[in-house]
Amino acid sequence: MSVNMKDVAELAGVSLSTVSRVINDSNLVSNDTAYKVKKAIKELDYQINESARALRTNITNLVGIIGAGMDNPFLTKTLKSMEAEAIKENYNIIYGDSDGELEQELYYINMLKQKKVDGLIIITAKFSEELIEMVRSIQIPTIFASGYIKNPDLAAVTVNNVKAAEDVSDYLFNFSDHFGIIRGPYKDSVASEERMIGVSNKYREKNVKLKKKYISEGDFSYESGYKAAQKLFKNNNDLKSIFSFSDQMAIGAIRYCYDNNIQIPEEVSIVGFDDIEVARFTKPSLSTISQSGAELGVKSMKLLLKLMNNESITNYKEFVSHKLVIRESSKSINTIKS
Amino acid sequence: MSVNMKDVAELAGVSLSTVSRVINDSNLVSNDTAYKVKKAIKELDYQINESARALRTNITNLVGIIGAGMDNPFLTKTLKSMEAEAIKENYNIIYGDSDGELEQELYYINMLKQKKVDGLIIITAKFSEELIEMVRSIQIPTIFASGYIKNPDLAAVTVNNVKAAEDVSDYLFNFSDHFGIIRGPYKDSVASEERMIGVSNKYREKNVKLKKKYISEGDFSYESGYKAAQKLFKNNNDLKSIFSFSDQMAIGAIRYCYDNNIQIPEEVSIVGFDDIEVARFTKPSLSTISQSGAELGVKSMKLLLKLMNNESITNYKEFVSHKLVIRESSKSINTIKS
DNA sequence: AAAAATAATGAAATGGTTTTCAGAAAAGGT
DNA sequence: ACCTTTTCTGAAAACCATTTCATTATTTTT
Repeated sequence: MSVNMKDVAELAGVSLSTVSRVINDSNLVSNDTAYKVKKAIKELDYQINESARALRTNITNLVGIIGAGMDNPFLTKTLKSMEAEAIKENYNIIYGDSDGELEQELYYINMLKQKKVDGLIIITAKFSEELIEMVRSIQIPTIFASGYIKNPDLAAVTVNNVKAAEDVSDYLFNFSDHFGIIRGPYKDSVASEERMIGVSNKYREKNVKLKKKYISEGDFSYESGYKAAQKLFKNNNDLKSIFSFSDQMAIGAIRYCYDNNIQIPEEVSIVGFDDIEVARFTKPSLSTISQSGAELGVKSMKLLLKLMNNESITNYKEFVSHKLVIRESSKSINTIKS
Repeated sequence: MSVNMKDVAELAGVSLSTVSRVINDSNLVSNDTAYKVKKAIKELDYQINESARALRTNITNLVGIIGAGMDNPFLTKTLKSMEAEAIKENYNIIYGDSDGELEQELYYINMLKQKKVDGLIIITAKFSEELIEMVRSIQIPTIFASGYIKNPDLAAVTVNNVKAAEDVSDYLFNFSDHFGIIRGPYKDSVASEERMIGVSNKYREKNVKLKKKYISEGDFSYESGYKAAQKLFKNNNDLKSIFSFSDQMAIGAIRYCYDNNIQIPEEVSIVGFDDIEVARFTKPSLSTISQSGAELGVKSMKLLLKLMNNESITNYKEFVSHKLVIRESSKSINTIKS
């Protein structure tokens, strides 16, 4: 049907092998023949058949990404920069949306294995034995992004959740002797777990008891943040500040305050987590932990490419930088001291 | 290396062909043998080699999506639902982010052609002769999503921009005899062009001259909306309402108003376009044209699957439904009439 | 000028499926 | 019992590139 290497070979008057060599930049072909072949390729508009090549070489130039919800505004940047980084090295991306469901993750892993992807990035914050076992069994270079995983032989890129939560806690203790927390799911969310550890650390350091009523659970969505705020205010009448484990939940919470005439930051300060794009434009704009989704993407993909090229890797765990950005949703420290 | 069909055939004591038939659900194999083969497959944990299959059949079960910026919050829903729809029919997705750049688009099209994708969706609002010619030449079923394209033989799924803009205009004329417009790029943005047509239609209908100073250009980003609003207020001191061609720009504009003490909706009403998720949670929440990104994704992918299966297609142009959603950023009509 | 080393090329095997064609076995019809 | 279908199975070709090995042509060394 379409033109293949044989056609090129015939037109150029050389053998198949020679054409292949030219295409793969082998240096054992003379300039003259290389020129002839290239001319023939152009003339026929020949394009290599990647399926055939993949069959022979077992290399597809495909990287699989299994993501926990492409509609998560933080992850979109991550995904985008992963793709950009991959394409630089001539890899295409196959994306599968797991919605954070283990079953979906396993399904996609299996599928991508059949598709013979050269590498795999799994974006998830939930780890189960089953998932880890599966990853081990497929024998494909794999990176876990966005969630920290303990096993030392598994590569992971993630934000330092404990430290970031400590930073926020430190900041919020400036305003009051305790603060409310809108955390992520209790179930399987390592990110939430770790952020809670950071919070606990600081409560302990300050010698304040971290009471259950300070904590409300959400699922990282706008909606759940609204509800969590509602619960928090119902259970506490002396709340001066809130730490929300995602910007989306923080924006939901802000909206709750607005609907209930609670002034931000005069009455309550709110700090989020992620620094999604809209955080600068909400009213009030949102104080938050800025973790670069782009950095997460770039670092993950770079690490994966190393892994795929069998480069020696000194560090299987990488952290993405973060910093606390103060905007209008929380009092600045200056304001307080004065 | 890995176990292949031959191994299965040997273990099951049948021929290669038979194994292949079992795998492909051919009905010309007896129950007994089918059972033996399936048992062998399970025992060896055999997985088909998709590269080999693709080479032979020219079918990859891969759909390419070339998108104009995965970090656009409206498109993330689209992408997500495209993926969901594809996976139902066992297609995986290769995603390439073109950022709306023609050069990138051409690059990806070529790449995906080599990867032998079975179908292609191009998400773009800019059409050039070059792009169209390229799409024609590759001979792969292709859908244009999110931008309307005139050529009757090219399939496209898009929101009815003209009608939607008319709806918004109708609504805004309730408040005042003219309104400001934050439009998208002048260059190559068919969506912007069409929305302007809708606006013009209504201005004409109302016998109002659509003056240049009512119009300000943005690039659909938050930032550009902020600046466009600034320009609009500088050039007009009697502005009662604004129609922004994207929610992101609208949110930027709202932020500008807030920074400059302009009350919304008391002094100015603002209506956006897209209904991105955060629109319900901003303060004030955003009136907007709700076009379902999910619907766009589902319809595009369904149409593509039809095209790929050579099903007869009666309609090469499909519209995604839209509706005007009134929230806090604009006066309700009741408020006005009273 | 002969021997040795190097460079350039081609033939053929290989990767793992699907599919056509032909043949064997079983079922059906008289 | 014999012939005709029908059902099932296997051998072999095809898909298209890469790569090993062998061979020829060219250059270098002595």
